[in-house]
Amino acid sequence: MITLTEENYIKTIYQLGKYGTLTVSTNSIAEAIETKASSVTDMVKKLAEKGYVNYKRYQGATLTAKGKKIAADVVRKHRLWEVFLVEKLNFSWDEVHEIAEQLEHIKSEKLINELDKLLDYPTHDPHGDPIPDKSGDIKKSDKVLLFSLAENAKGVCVGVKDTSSAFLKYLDKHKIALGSEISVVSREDFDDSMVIKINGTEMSISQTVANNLFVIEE
Amino acid sequence: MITLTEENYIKTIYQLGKYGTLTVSTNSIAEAIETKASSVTDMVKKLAEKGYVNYKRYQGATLTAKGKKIAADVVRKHRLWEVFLVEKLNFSWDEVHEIAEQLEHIKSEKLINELDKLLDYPTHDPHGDPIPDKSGDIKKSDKVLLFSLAENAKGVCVGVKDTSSAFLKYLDKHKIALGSEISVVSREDFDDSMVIKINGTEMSISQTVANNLFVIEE
DNA sequence: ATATAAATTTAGACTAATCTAAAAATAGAT
DNA sequence: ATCTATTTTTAGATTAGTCTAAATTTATAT
Repeated sequence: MITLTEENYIKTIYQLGKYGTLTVSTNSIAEAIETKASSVTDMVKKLAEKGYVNYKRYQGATLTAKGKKIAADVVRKHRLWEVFLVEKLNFSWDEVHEIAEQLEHIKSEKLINELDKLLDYPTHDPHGDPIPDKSGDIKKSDKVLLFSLAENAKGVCVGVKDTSSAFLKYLDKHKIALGSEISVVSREDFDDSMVIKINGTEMSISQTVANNLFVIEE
Repeated sequence: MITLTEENYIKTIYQLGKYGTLTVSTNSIAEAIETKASSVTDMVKKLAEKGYVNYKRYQGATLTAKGKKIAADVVRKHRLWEVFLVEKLNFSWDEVHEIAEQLEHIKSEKLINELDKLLDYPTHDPHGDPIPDKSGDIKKSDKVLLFSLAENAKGVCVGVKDTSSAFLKYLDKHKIALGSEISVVSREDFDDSMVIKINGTEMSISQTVANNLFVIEE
């Protein structure tokens, strides 16, 4: 059996190491988890014994295949729950993280598969981050800032960079939501604003807005 | 702060003591929680210090008002999640308990209120047990077995006694579900079967079925 | 190459929750 | 009322996860 604490360490190593590909220092884990480096050393040793990480003294840790699977599962659950909270329970994009931190540890394969189905198999969470599939694979995120799209390019809105409630209110007001299709009608060199088409209507948005909206280009 | 373990002890005392009204022995808590009596003594002492229970050595424990509130909250969450699992995620009535044991500890008032709304403010869980409201009050359950209803009486289906999958399949097949309105058309003294009307159609059910379906009479 | 700074690990102690085994209190039977 | 069985508590040990402070290793600057 794996404990909740162990799961959190494994998840942290996964995320700090770019989905488990890089070596992660004990200090950076300590910072992320808000604990002391000495505690991390102890835990990483234990995780190495259990076969979840590779570890050599003073050399940092990487995840084993077994560790990556655990981590991808936790991240998958976290992000699916975030989508659920936003789509079904009227949460805004900046309120969901804390609760998803709790929900990600609920153990039930059927639960998570049914949740996935209820949400219609989303590929990204409300912050635009990709959701690992059942086998832990990640559709490499090509999420980019709306600002980086060329004229006539199209994209689907997958998240926000600025999660302030002021910005979220602005988006609500203009009916820009997760999943909205946006196309760039024209760009204005003068002030870097752009005209976009969304839900069939055109509107002008400032550079600030365009630099805080993530889209996946199509 | 209250720990997950403390919450489980408080919940157990609440349930063994009929919603916190009776005194509960340390031994019975130990049996319910699957731990040793000595562990219970330690924990009950700690809960008494924190003001959640009243406790005198050798005299068992009762919940304080503060303890009852905590317990009612946990039970409320447990039962709402059970409804969610059955209504929204296609779980059957006998699969939900274990998962709800985990979900009941998720902390977020908004989450539980939104869940309540999503489910349209249910008053009973899939086993027919009442769901405490926001302030911890319980609508006293008048759930009775369908078999006990008189001719022409009406009731809403709120749960099952037999949770075997055979019985649940029978119910599914005949479109008898949580919330179905059932009226007793006639009773047959000969074999104790009864004719009921459900979803506008009449059908005959055996005594066995009638004795395993909980309804709330209207 | 050596000194110093920074990162990391070790050693030993602490807390929450548990256990076993022994002691103490209560309840039941005569 | 006294003995006995049962229940409950105490005492002391154990485990997971954490901490502080000291020791060790690695990295950096000259």
